[in-house]
Amino acid sequence: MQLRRQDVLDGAIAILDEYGLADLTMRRLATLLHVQPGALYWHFPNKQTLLGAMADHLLSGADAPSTEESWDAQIGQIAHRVRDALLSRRDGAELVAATYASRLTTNHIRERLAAVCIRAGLPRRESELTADTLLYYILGQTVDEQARLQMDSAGALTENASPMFDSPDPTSRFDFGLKLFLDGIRHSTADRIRR
Amino acid sequence: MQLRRQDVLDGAIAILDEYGLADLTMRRLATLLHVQPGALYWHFPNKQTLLGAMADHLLSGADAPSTEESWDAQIGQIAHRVRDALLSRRDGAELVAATYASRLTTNHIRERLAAVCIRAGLPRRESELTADTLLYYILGQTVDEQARLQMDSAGALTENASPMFDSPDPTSRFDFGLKLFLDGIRHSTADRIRR
DNA sequence: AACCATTATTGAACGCTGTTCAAGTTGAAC
DNA sequence: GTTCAACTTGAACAGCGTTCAATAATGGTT
Repeated sequence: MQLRRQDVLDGAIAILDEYGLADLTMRRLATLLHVQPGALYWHFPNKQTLLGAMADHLLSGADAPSTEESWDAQIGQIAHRVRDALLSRRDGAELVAATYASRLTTNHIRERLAAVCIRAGLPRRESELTADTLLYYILGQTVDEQARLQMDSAGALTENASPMFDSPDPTSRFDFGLKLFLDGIRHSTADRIRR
Repeated sequence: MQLRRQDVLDGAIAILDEYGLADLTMRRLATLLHVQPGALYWHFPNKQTLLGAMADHLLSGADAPSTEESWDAQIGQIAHRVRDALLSRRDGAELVAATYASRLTTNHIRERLAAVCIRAGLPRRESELTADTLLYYILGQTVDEQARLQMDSAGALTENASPMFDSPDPTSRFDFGLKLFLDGIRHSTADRIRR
């Protein structure tokens, strides 16, 4: 029975879920698929490309049109969709951060966010810069959140046993930065914006 | 002649400058220092720790008190200092991003930024969240900028030969996001802020 | 059913990597 | 000049991504 490209992708994601990004190895993946490591290189030219495909898969759907009315609610919805996508799998944020290093510029999500800004009345350039700014924030924040999450679940209750002391829950943290940006957009461009 | 910890650090930074982070290898470093690889492990318990020390060195100085008057100018100055530090060496931003994964929380720069916010009138919690948000942005933006920079200097003039077409210069890009953020602070917390 | 070209997998290697550790060397204090 | 800690060596371990000639499976044509 032959291996299809999709099988490789599915296997890789299964390993990501179970062992994490650091232990996602071409050899381990080959073992899971009952195949020699070299076989994988017929379906993907290298590991980097496979990781890229995984990242794309993870984010697929996050770039759908928003169902909200106002531009700020639209941005908020998309931002949360991206965050949810990143958090939906173990090391998801790290995976995307590692593979989208400079590929962020040619991205459906970026375009979607920029489109919202344009429809709100911002010029094209500023819309793109705004989308980039927001994406940097989302990625950084979510990588951090997920790292902390997994550190806690590994170390369980670390010495000082402060489960909810140093800050509000992660979603509130995320919303705080998100609001900061939305307010920034609203007022940075106050006179030019629609509604 | 024996190796001192500082020699290892200096050598590592020299290799970073000349070969980049991907080619910073314990063996290469040992060769540079005329030493066997194992010798390095007396001075640093592992590579991760060495990278951490390099990141600290890179950012040392960026957390000095600001010389500006207003809180927004202070934040702007510190933000630019951090960015300049990250850009001061090849792969500097990537290095810091890789090692500060979750160490961002216990960071002098974060504290300095938060202190500025507190002095401006924000409550402690919000000040810390604000500092985090800003740092996520700075890191993401700068990693991207440096990656692009080095891709261009490698590929030189890539096919479409668009040297300054897709966006303004990097510093303006950075300032755009920074302004967005500052405007956000100004208005998100309009009534509570000082001056 | 026999053939063939394409598609896919194997098996084995290459050249790397970070890290460990017993055994040896060095250098300064007494 | 001996002693003892500080440091280095040499050699290995276990793993990594990737390559490639040889081999096998597959699906379509005669």
